[in-house]
Amino acid sequence: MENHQLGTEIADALGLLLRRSTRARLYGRLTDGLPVDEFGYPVLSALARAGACSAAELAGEVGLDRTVVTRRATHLETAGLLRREPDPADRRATLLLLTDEGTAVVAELRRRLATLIADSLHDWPPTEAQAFAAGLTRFVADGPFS
Amino acid sequence: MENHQLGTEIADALGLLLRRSTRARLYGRLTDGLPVDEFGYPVLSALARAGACSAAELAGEVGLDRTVVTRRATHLETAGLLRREPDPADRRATLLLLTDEGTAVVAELRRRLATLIADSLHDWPPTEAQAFAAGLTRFVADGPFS
DNA sequence: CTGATTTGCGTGCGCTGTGCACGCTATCCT
DNA sequence: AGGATAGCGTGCACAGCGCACGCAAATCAG
Repeated sequence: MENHQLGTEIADALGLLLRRSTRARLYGRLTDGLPVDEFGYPVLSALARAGACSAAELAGEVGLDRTVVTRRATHLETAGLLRREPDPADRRATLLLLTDEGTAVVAELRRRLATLIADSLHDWPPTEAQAFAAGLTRFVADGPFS
Repeated sequence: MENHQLGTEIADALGLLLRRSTRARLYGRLTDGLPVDEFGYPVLSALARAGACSAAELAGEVGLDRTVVTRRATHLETAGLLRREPDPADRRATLLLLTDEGTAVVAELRRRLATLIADSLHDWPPTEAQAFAAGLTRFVADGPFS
């Protein structure tokens, strides 16, 4: 079973990726100088992907507790990156949506990350890089991450 | 600049990998039924790679504070997975080393992870899987993770 | 139509992991 | 020898996290 050996190789690489410090360092670099920290980033990014929605929906998206998203949203609201708005269809619900500045910050964050990654792929043969990107996407999609 | 688009694609995949919940869930599955939790696992695994060494060295390896490793090591020591031993060469230093059970647990953990990954690669064309493993290793090595 | 139940949201509270500062012991340098 | 340095472990404060509670609005039962 040579796949098992591949599993070991991938496991080593994943070990580094999953470190807290790795995530903290990466997010720290990305958010440097921007009015958002490593904790607000995932919420902001998820909101950009999902569009206007409730904190509970965002919680499922980010993989955190509902109340945590609420607190982070409040923080981001104070920073002026998102705003709350009563749901016109359901007056007990509160919609979270990006402000213009929030949209700009998300765009900048995504640009920085994409650039960072593209730079590290700079010396790769184009076909190899493309294959890796596709492979990673596939691996994450149906990998051991339910 | 098409690399930039690749960067965006990879960024999306990384976003999921870097989630706290992803790591917690994966480590939870791996350590299920074993006398080690998601916090002890990195320390145990690093100790297996590095061999007998001090907590400070392990801290650099894992990317945590020295005192945190000390506490986790104490926890693992209570569980019987590692033991402390005064460094014969330097009597103020304390060596951390795996017990037999600790070695067995690490082996089981690595086996589980490798199996998990290998399973998710089951349907992949062999060459594609191999290319992905190599790509991931390379990407992690000289990627944006200093 | 009215009262009870459910749903969604925000906040108070306790828990836990983390890092810093401190004290102690052993080693190294002068 | 004696002061400076290095290595460990622990007390402490801080912050993120999830649970439980209370309130407002909507839905359901009768």
